[in-house]
Parts: sequence; structure tokens; C-alpha cells
Amino acid sequence: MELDQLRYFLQVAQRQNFTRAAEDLAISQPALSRSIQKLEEELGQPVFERKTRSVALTEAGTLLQARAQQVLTILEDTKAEITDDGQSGRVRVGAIPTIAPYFLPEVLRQFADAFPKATLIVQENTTDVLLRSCTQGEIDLAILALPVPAKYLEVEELFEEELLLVLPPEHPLVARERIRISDVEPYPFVLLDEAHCLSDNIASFCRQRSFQPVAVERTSQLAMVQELVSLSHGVSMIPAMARQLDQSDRRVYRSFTGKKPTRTVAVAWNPYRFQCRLLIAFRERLRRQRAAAGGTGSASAKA
Amino acid sequence: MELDQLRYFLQVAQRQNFTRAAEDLAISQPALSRSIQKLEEELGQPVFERKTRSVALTEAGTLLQARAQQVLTILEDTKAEITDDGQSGRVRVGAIPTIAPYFLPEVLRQFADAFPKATLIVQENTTDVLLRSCTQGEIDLAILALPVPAKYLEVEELFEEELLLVLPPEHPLVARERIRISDVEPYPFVLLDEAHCLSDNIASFCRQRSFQPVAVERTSQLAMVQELVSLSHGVSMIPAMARQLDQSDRRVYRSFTGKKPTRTVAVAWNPYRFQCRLLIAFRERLRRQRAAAGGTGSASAKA
DNA sequence: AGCATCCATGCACTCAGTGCATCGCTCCTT
DNA sequence: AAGGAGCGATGCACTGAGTGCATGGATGCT
Repeated sequence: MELDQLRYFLQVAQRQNFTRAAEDLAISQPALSRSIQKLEEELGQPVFERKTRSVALTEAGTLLQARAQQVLTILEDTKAEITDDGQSGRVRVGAIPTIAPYFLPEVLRQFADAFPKATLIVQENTTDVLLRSCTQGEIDLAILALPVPAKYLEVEELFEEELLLVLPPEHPLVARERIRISDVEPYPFVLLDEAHCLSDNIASFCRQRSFQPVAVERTSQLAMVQELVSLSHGVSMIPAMARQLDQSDRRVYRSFTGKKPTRTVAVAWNPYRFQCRLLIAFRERLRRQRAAAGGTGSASAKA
Repeated sequence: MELDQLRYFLQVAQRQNFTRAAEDLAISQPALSRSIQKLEEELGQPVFERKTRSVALTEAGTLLQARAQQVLTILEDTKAEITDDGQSGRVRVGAIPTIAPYFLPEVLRQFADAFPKATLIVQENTTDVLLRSCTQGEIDLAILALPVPAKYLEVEELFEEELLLVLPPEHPLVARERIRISDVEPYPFVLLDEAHCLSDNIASFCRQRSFQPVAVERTSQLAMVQELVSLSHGVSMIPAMARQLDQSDRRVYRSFTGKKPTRTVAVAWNPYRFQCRLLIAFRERLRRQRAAAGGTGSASAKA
């Protein structure tokens, strides 16, 4: 049994397809086939069930997948731990799409300046994918919004951030001095796909006020939501950090009067993995950024 | 990093010597040197400190040793778990020298009959070595006498066994109807090396009766103790199971009157490792043997 | 029926890992 | 002080495991 075999195996298991996995691994498909064959020969039974259009893990394969993952993570962490000089290394950050472009760039810039030898890798994905990646050691930490449904992960809250009402310029509510959450109930919403946790945050906040926002349209990007609001397709709620970067005058942001809707931004990581000094430094920077981001966010909301 | 490199590394770490390790691994010394060099190159620092007469682990090496051990054990167990058919496989048994030749052969014979496809490997060693081997996954279970000073190991008592007094035929105590433990205090003892736990068992038992046995001679084998007793070098105490196999009439065995000295035979194993069906079957056989061995032991003691 | 997709197999090649011979260093012995 | 033994490192040549290319064989889609 060789480590390459295990890496190959894991890729095939993930892709459920030899050809694609071979491409990912930058080897030829025959080489991959033979490598897996050899592994199966050694184990005395197949790890994949070859179906006509794809492959599936056998029982043995499922067991091997967990252990192979574990072994490779241990070795990777060991290597990191030994070579940890606090300066060079790799930090793989995951963030949800409604945070990434608004919060990360400044942190990344500062971090890259402070640690020029470090390699930063950013992955943008939905909460569930990020948490799985974090658990499996594919990323080192994830920046997302509460709630975080994950056992075995350490979660630290960074800051609470206001969700602002965004309106088309000609919307009747624009003229209002004070807007309460109940005031928006009659108006249709533009929301993100259900995969995005921001939709959950908004729905959850509305539910507390006993109404369900009616989505007339669902998009996959926050920028698209903003554009659709400008075109009067509906109203929406946008995190303060996204409002910061919005230079357009084709929409208007308003802070709610009374109890304001918020989301809490947090960082999650796998405490069972080795935490190199670079990682600890990165989390420290996230905490420092917290004050800044949270502060600006609120300030802007009041403006 | 390759698994072979880790295996090589562990062997060198254990032997503290490249040449010997190479012999163990059945590769040439240059090949081993280069393999380690490559490993060190990948880690960016040496794992061994080359001293003139031997090599020692560096800090990085110490860390790597633990992880490499862990990884190889996981993989070995995974393989065992996948290929576990309850019939074939390998069982590595360790036993202390004062149990091995008297208790194991019958168990091994029965087990080999019941599981002809299984491979049995027996290692005879002192308690501390066996426990370390068990923890590190070098053996699957260890048969020894209580107490077992090991955290992280599961211990199951098998049976309690009487320690018999063994005397030269012309010894004054031979004529006695009843011999109490205090009666042997004046006589010099022939004992095993201090490395053997039987010496501890005997010393501990005597200490409870407020005396320290005086050893005139120390040997490394129980058979040698028996022979020296025959030659009137002293008296000794011998486990009942060893008396069973002793056909000689050049020494006499006596059971103590009153509280009899005993030792408790137990089996220990590493519960964090995969327990293949063969292993479970082996332990089951040990338990069954318990009745037989314990029974015969006591019966003989009374005779 | 024809085509696309997917994994397995035949064949030739390359280079990483190995063994042999030897070097260089240190320590021990006389 | 000199010679020898022990130990790891290095030069060099070789071999075979792993790889890529081309292709086969099976299945499903249109």
C-alpha cells in the first residue's frame, strides 16, 4: 500500500469517476485504473463497485476512505508541524459568498503584507460544503455566519453585523423617517438561493416577527440581488459589509428602527488538526479586523 | 513522503544505527541512508543527529516517530479490518517467560487446529517490553501476570494460580506435614533475574509476611531455578503450571498451609486497535483454557 | 444503428530506488 | 603515534515498478 495509491483512491471516491479523477491527479486514466487495481489486489477485494456510468464505494472502500483521509491528514499535519517556522506555509481559508468579497480582501492584504512567505488559498462555498472541507482537512478555517451546525469544530464569534434594508430609489418606504420590520411585510423580496445561509438569516428574523418574506426572485450572488432591487423587482436585506462596497446611487439603504436584524460572523476550524503558528496569526488578525469591520458596519448603518 | 521511508525511519530510530536497521530491513545501508536523507530534505531539517558511534532522534524526529508509528498502525489495522474473514490472518502473541512454555503450547495447538489458515507468531519477553510492544502495535496481545502497569491497555484476568514451594529432596522442610510461609524465611532463595515479574510476585508476597527473601542466586530461566534447587543451592517458589511439566524427582513441590501465595495470569491488548475476529477467537480460547489451567493448577497444588 | 462514455489491457519507456564499491571521519587499541 | 575497526555518506551502474499512449470491450444514450 502506498500513499499515492491512497491519494488516488480518495480522488476517485470523491469524483466517482476514474477519468475525471485522473485529470485532477494529472496522471493518465490507465495509470489510475491500474493503481486502484493493485490496491484492490492487496486488499483482496474491490474498493469500488464499477457501475456503467459511474463508480461507487464498496463497504471496504467506505472504511478505507475514512482511514486514508485520516492518515493523509496526519502526515500533512506532521509535516506542517515540523516545518512550522511561523513565517512560511500555507493557509487555506474558506468563506461563504456573502462574506468573502466584502470582508476577506482587507484581511488577506494585511496578512500577505505581514507574512510575505505565506501562501494564501481562498475557497468560496456554501456553509455546508465549507464545514465538510474543514472537517476533512481540505481547508484550515472557514469564515461564515451563525448558526454553525457542526460538531467536532471549534467556533469563535467574530462580530455581529446589521442587515440593512435595500430599496429601489422610488420605493414608497424611502421617504419614511422610521421603518420598522413590519413595514416591509407587504413588499415582495429578492433573495439569494436557498443554499445561502443569508436567506436563512433573513427568513429566521422575519419569522420572529410572524411573517414569511415572499421571494419573487432568487439569485446566486448578492450583487445580483442589489441590481434586481435597483430594477424594482423587490426589496431585500443586505449585510452592512456589502453596503460598504456599494457605490451605486440606484438603490437606497435604510437601517431598521427598533430591533435590528443582524447576522453573526464567525470563524470555524478543526481543533484536532495541528494549528501552525501562521494559522493562529491569521485568526488573531480576524479578531483584530472584527472591531474595524463591526464598527464601520454599524456606523454606516446609522448614516 | 513515502510509507517505506517511514518504515525505514522507524527502524533506524529503534536501532539508533543505520547499518543494523538496514540489515533488519533487508536493504543496503547506502539505500537506507539516502532514503532518510530524502525524508530530511522534504522536512527541511534532520530527523537524526549523527553522532560518532550512533544516531539519536532530533526534536523533529521524535515527533515524526510518534506520527509514523500511528499512521502505519492505522493502515495495518485498516487492511486487517477489510480482509478480516475470521479464518486467515496473523495473531502475534506475547508472553512472559514464566508463562509461555507452560501455558501457551496447548492454547496454540488448539487454536492452530481450529484456525488452520491463521498464522501464529509468539514473542517471549519481559512484562515491560511486552506492554510497550502491545501499545505500539507490534504484538496483538500479551499474556502476563498482574499487576499490569499500563494505561491505555485493556486487561482481563484469566485465572489465579498458586505458587508452590520447591525444595531439594533432602531439605528439612520436606518431612513436614504442614509448611507455612514463615517457615521458609531462614532459607536462602534461588530466584529469577529482577527483570522477571515472578520475582516481584514472590517478593511482594513475602513482604506481606514481613520478610525479604534472600537470593543466593539469580538466573534467567525457571528451568535453571529448578535445577539449582535440585542441587541444594536454595529453595524457591514456582508457578503451579511449571510444576506440571516438571517430571524430575530430584526436587519436591509443596503447597503452603494457610494463605497460599499466588499470581494472577491476565491477558492485555490495545483496545484502540482493530480487533479482528481471529483475535477475539483467540481471547475466547484463552478464557476457556482458564478453567482447565486454573483447575489443574489448584488440583496439583493440593496433591 | 451509430455514437459517446467509461474502465480495462497491451506495450514500450523512463527514472526513482537500489546494490556494490569506496570514501572520509571518529574512536579505540596497542 | 599509528593502525584498525565501525559508521554513515557518496559515485556509479542497473533494474523494475509506475507511467503514458493507443486501443479494446462493454454499456447507455440519441
